[in-house]
Amino acid sequence: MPATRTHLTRDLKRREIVDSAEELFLADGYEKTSMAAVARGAGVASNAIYWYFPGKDDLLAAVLERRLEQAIAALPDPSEASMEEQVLAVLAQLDQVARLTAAVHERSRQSEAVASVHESFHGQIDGLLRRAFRDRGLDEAESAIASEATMALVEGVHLHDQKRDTAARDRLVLWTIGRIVDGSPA
Amino acid sequence: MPATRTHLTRDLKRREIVDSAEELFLADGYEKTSMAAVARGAGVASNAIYWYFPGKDDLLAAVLERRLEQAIAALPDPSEASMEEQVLAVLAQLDQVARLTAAVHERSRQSEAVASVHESFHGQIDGLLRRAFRDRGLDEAESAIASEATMALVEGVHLHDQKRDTAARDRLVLWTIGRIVDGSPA
DNA sequence: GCTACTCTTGAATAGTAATCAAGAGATTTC
DNA sequence: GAAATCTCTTGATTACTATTCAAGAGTAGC
Repeated sequence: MPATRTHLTRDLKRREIVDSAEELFLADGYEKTSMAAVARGAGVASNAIYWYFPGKDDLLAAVLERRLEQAIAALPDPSEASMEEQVLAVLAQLDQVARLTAAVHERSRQSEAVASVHESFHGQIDGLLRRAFRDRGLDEAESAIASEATMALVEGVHLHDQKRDTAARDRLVLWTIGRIVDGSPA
Repeated sequence: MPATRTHLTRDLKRREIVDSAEELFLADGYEKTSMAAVARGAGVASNAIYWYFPGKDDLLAAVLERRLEQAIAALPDPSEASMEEQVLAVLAQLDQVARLTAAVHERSRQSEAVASVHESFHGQIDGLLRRAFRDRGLDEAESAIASEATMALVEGVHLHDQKRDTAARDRLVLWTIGRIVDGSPA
């Protein structure tokens, strides 16, 4: 095979595997999803996955990485949107992967790949939030703390996604950052 | 065996198994700990555990339940301690089981026993926090939201316990609830 | 001593992620 | 055009897991 076409088909197959993994991880959870099921969904043999990904954790990392790119792209322009709009956009993106919150943190301990994507996610959102808090009058140090607190709040909220609706989730987060910004309800 | 002595030795053995499980879960994590290792630590055969506990999740639930009792008992008297002291006490207790935060939420989805203990934990801390926020001037509705937000914040903070020291953790949470209470740094 | 009950155990089952050796398929190279 | 090479696939296998099962100790009441 010539290099170009190889890479094309390789990327295509890779994408199909990630598609299958994403669908199953979100529907059934990370632990409950077997590599065999992912392979079945992608139309390949169970062990064929290991030619594309070193292991299951790396497959999770690939799913997260793609989601992260899409999420960042879907966020509103920071210079035009209000902090509330930005935070709501982040929440909306995270809602879709809420199911994986616990698994991501559990696997980050073992897998460098998962930890790396997760850290990258934190870094990008942290930058966004810090600027937003600074625009709202907090100083540099306060903004750093406020951003960290907001991230923890959002992740904590997503740990319990069973019954809670997204509207209640939004209200809770907005109320809290409203308090952080000026001590009065938003 | 007479009923009394049976129950005595049964409880003793049960406790030894929970001891072993607690030690290993906290040291190596829930997923990485095998039932065989727990059994070895307790000095029984691998399968003997199943006479005392229906499964691994129930073992986790038992560990959590005991920890919860100890934690509640170790908290200061709500009528004497300040809200800050109470929150710090809760944080100190949770620090010891931070390693299990992700696992608890992941397993709560599958195991009724784990979900039940976790819910009980939330209920008790929620009551505590609500009263504390009310004492600080928030009304009933605000206190409910503030309590929920604080719980999410605390759990979110514990998801990332790798490098962070407890002092930084304490500062972050105290700063945030200070903001929630009156909009100025605590 | 018999019986019933509580508990233990070794062996077995079904499932998992991951590995390995053997081999297709297509393409470049000679 | 044949051979060699690289990319990919696959069936069988390994080592590990939680859990189950059938059979058997140990002890206490009768």
